[in-house]
Amino acid sequence: MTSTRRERVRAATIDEIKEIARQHIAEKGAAALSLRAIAREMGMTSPALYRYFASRDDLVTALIVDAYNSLADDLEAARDACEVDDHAGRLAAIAYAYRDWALASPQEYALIFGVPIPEYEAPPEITGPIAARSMMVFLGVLDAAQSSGRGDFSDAQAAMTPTLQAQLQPWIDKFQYHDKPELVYLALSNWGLIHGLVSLEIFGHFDPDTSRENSGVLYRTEIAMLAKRLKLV
Amino acid sequence: MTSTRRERVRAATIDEIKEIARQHIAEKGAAALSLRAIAREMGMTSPALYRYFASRDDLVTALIVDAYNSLADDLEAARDACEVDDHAGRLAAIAYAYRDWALASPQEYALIFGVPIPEYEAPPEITGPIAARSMMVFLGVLDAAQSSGRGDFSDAQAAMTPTLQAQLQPWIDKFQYHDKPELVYLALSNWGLIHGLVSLEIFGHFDPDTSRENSGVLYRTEIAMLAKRLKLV
DNA sequence: TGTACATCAGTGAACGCGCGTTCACTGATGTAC
DNA sequence: TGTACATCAGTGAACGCGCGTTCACTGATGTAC
Repeated sequence: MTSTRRERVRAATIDEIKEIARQHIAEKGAAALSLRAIAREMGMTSPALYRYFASRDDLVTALIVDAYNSLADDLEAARDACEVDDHAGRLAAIAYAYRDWALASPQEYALIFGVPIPEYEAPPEITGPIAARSMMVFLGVLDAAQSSGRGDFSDAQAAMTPTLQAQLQPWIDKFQYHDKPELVYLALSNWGLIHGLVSLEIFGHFDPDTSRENSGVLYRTEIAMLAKRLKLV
Repeated sequence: MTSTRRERVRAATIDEIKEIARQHIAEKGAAALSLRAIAREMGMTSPALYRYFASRDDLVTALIVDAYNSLADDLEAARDACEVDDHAGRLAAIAYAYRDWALASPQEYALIFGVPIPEYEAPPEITGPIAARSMMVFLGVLDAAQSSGRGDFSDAQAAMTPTLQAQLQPWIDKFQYHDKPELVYLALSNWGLIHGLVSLEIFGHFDPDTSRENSGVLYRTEIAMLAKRLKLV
């Protein structure tokens, strides 16, 4: 590493800024993120932060990128902890990892998948490719199952009407899945289910009255159902 | 109606406040909702609003209640537009109505189902019973199908382990579904799927690159799959 | 029907707060000869 | 090794802004006799 001392100190400061920003987001949500508050907690004055980020939006963008990557890292790690040919196990592992990540940092989850922050638009040329990483993990597991001759994808294939194909075309193009578009469809619909269950849970809609401890049995049941439908088990 | 003129004018003013608040939420999101901005647009001064709402949070609570009720109204209307014994049709109708409502007012959808607003906590004794209305619509359709002997609920019944039952107990108690808990499970998991697909769509995650027009074919396909799995068709 | 009074809607000024960002600057850290 | 200079991190004051909420008040609308 050809990093000077100054560069290392600088990198550490950037990390500290982002770390404190993450804490604030976890406590109050991304909309309330304030440069002045971060500086205060770091024992600095707020103009000093402009040495590290050109604006508040730049900081938010960096945090979004980190969040996407952190999620994708977790998904990949969970996948790789399962045997390569245990397709059902891998599917379950990444689904659980997805939920675990969201439960551990609900506000960061909201940052990337929730309401866009008012007055802030994430630059798509940055978030686009990074968001694709997580998608690729889901797609990859389905692909591996199909390639190895496991699973039953006939329902999905039957559902692939031309209009559906047309809607999914951007994804199909993006991932180069022209010869197996049904996997794109499956990955998106499964993601929809997973995202919905996780969102409802972390935002408290699965607790009708009090904030009862939710152990995720419903979630695990649904993931099992999902594997069963694809006849992966 | 025993309402005086003054009461009617007052009610109209309250409606106007809420209407403008809804517009502002639609434009900038709920977190940016400001009493001063509302007053400005109404040609009033901001202290005047305190004649109608005791605080900003009170206004937000009223808007949340309205949003829940508006959604439930739409769901019920969509359901009632289908024949009573057309269970698959009713299920599809309420699912489409759910998506339509969210597409028409994504920020209001976010208001009730998205990240909680920082520093604001909706009083559960108010939102609880109202949120249940929409849930009841879903549950009711499943119940009607089962009662009439249509559909196949064996998968759901098989999935009802004691631990799952334990997790769902608050809902089962709330809706008095002790003798058919599998319907509660189905309603929640279906809601999860619907909510997930709708959330991803309205927050732009189903458009990988540009903001391509999304016609909802994927959504309709999934709803059809759902009815097929329950053998309602 | 007319007057006296109570109720209510809305005003204008103010309190105290926090925010993002710019700017001229100080002082420390690193670099070139 | 020592000096002269350039680079960089951080400061403190300021600009201009918006916010929720309180308070004493004016003036209009409604009510009781």
